[in-house]
Amino acid sequence: MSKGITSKNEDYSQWYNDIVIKADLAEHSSVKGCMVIKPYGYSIWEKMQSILDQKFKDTGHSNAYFPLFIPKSFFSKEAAHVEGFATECAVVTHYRLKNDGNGNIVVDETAKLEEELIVRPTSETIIWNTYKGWIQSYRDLPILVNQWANVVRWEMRTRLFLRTTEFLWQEGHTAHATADEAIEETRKMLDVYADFAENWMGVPVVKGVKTPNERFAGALDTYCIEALMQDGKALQAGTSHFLGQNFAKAFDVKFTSREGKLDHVWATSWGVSTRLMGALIMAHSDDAGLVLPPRLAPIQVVIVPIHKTEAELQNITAFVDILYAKLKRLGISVKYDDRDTQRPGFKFAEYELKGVPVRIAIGARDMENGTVEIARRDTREKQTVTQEGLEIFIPQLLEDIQNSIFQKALAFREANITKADSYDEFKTLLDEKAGFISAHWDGTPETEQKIKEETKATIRCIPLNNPLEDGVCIYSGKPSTQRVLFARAY
RNA sequence: CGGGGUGUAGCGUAGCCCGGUAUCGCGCCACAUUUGGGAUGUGGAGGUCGUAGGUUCGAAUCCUGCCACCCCGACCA
Repeated sequence: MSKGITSKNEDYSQWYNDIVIKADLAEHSSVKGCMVIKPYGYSIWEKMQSILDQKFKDTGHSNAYFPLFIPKSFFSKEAAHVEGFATECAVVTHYRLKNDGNGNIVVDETAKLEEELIVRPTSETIIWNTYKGWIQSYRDLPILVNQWANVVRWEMRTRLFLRTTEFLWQEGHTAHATADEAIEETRKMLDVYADFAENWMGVPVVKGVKTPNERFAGALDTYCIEALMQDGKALQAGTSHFLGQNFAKAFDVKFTSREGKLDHVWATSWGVSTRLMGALIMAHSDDAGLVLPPRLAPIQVVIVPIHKTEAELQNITAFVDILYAKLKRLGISVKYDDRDTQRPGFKFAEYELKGVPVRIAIGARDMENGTVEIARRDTREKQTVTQEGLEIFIPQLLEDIQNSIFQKALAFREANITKADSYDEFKTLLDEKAGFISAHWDGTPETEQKIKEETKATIRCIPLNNPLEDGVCIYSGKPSTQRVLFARAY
């Protein structure tokens, strides 16, 4: 048990907050609902960004940047879209402040904007307004653009990383000549997200499609990756939308096809946000703090010297310098913590709290024996190994940790997908086991809504490649052809 | 927007009912001893008690207003 971290079993929600704060990832800012992402937390986000960014580029996308502000009129052009976001928009109405004569700074009412500006909650509208000028011919297509940006959604209730008023994300916005091509893009980016979640974050995800109720405002189809947290609640970790011609029609974006026919452009958009940080934290961490997968850890290996005398430290440091260089050369991020202001025990606890995957401790005893002590964060196991061959042992260990973190999460997820064949069973499972519940649903929004109202569980997705299976809806008893995944969600 | 909290040193808190100028712990600074799992001792620094009024000889404490943030719910990525 770590100092100051609430136990996961005692209060999961508090445990989560404690980890975010104590691991120095982020803190509440003086602006309601907004957080300060601290350097350590931001360095994890930067790793996520750089990996995702490379994947986007590898799949043919380029980055661009569009304005933070969206004229209100643009925003209103797509009916379902405005409906979906209207209640959570920050609006800029003035552009100047003044001194009121009593020493107070007030809004200068004479500086009222002709047209209010919306602080983007997402950029479809400003981007499609822009694309209108970029697209005339099929030769201009496809457009494959991504932007890294901040967005604002004025949520009622916020939680560090999981739901903040302002958050960081990337949003891809693509334009295509055909529906098939757009759908292919939508699915391709979903695969990119799933690959990233599983192979970098070590978080197993279910790929699926949303029901109409849960669909993005303005989309024809919303694909998603759904992850399961340790408390049995689901977390939507990324979405990829097939927008059809909705935005092209709203912004009058047409192109002339090879056949000389004029048609609206087909669109997709896809995004992941700093919410992934929340998923990462909740998926692996324990009561001792954060557990990071090696592939996203800003510090993969920390080396802690243990010494009594200055001579001992020098001896250790001489060895560490060589080891450090060897590991660096392998592309491993290493930190040698030779601060003499903190004792070893303090450092051990601190790096565990911060989720550093591998810790190497070296003392005078080790130097005599030609060994080091290696502790892995995920299992908290310690072993003594020879100094010789560490440059082979450490990379293997990091790989092993990466895999075992994923396998552990996967085993947990598999153990927490449960079939329910009656509504009673469904409700009992929700309260006693949680996790994903695989159940038959009659396909109607009404049934989905009722279940949501009565149990707070939503249909997280209809998994892709879902096996067809005749059954009856757990709620209405009507016939159903496949099971869908329900869960209570973040 | 409903419900519940909290605002006192960098952080966490006691004091408030019953008014008399603020308690303790962590952290911080100095020195010494320490260093294989969050060190110990001694000394020291640090406070407009969220804010604006009111009552009073006197307010962290009583009264009124305001502000902010957190947690739970509805909403949502």
